[in-house]
Amino acid sequence: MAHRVDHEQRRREIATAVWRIAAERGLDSVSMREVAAEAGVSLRLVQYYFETKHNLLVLSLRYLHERGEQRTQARIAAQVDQSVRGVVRTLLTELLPLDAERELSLRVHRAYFSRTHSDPALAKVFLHAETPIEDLLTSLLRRAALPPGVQPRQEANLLVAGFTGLGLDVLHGRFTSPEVLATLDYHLARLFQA
Amino acid sequence: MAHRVDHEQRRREIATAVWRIAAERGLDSVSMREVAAEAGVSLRLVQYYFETKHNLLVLSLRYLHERGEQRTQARIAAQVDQSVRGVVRTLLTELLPLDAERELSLRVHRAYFSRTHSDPALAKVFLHAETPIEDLLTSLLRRAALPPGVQPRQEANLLVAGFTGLGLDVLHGRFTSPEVLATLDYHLARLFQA
DNA sequence: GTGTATCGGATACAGTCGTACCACAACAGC
DNA sequence: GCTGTTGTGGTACGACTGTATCCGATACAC
Repeated sequence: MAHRVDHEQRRREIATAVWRIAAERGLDSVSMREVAAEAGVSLRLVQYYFETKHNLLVLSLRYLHERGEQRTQARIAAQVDQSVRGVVRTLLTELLPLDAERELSLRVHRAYFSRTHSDPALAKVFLHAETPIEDLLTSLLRRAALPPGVQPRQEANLLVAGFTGLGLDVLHGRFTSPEVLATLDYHLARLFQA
Repeated sequence: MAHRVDHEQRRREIATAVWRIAAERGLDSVSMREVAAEAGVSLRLVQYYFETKHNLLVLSLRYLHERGEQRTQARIAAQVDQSVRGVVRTLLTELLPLDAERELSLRVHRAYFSRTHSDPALAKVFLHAETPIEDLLTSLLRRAALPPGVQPRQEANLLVAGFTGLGLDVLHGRFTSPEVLATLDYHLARLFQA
């Protein structure tokens, strides 16, 4: 036992336990003891690597965020269709629970969502005051040949907010994935029509 | 003391205390004791009128929901512009924190949001499995003369999800109300163009 | 070999939570 | 007048929380 451990690695493992609990039972069920049990370590260890619960929550969210961004970039880089429309579609489908990983991510974000607004530190990680995704989408749309009168910024704002919400609706069972994908393709067709 | 009291009335008063706490400090701060203090009554009274905390949360949310629906209907009935476009605009602005009441409502909904998914009883009040707003909007849009190719159902789905999210974004400071209203009017113009 | 920083287990502590319980005041019907 | 129901207060209980503390055990530096 007990010598030289990669702290970063250890923290990431424990963070995944936080994700699982948050995704399945909500953030209220994320107690230090529950996390320890889920991660298969002692309570003391969770304290040891994260000092405080607040830190545990903030870091766990940050790790999730990082992984999401890497995943998005990887998916865009890997796809065959590198047209603006193709990239935009991938960007927006990243907001939907189309596989286990994205579903987990979405569930965890949903669990964190409310707490975000009473905890400034979480807010900083969760929703930046800036709008990077909207900005990226806007600049992508500017690059394409869109119908006259279409304003990329306004389209991007609605698309990002809308498909974020629709992703959560899928989680909730209000819509199915195919339905939301149909909505997505409808709006892409409307936007990119000759 | 202790005459015949209108239980319903009493419950609604206490529920507003729940709203205030939830809106300002989040649902985690809504404890029986805090609610009692905020409502200016004893802990025992909160127990007396709601039996259990779960009941308190569910009923408080239900009251808020009712008030929102009444407000929406009243606003639509009262407005001068009874065109489809006018009604649609009012319907969507109801999702934005444009005055104190709608802001309170939105803040409370935000506070409840996460809990909704670990508590089926709350989910039932919060987000019906059905999509009544989307349905209403869809039938409104069908009634209007829209450009060829426009599908009312798909437009409604994105608009409702989108402006729900944008309303929360305003709360969070990611957008301002005028910005979101500009986005709304842009999309209305796009939809209702001759 | 030994000292020591690092790692980890068990447990204690003070606080808060939802709920249950007990007592009593004020009215109702008789 | 009395009796039972309704409304209200105070308080106690057991469970859980985050955090702090005490104390072993390891493995490398010297």
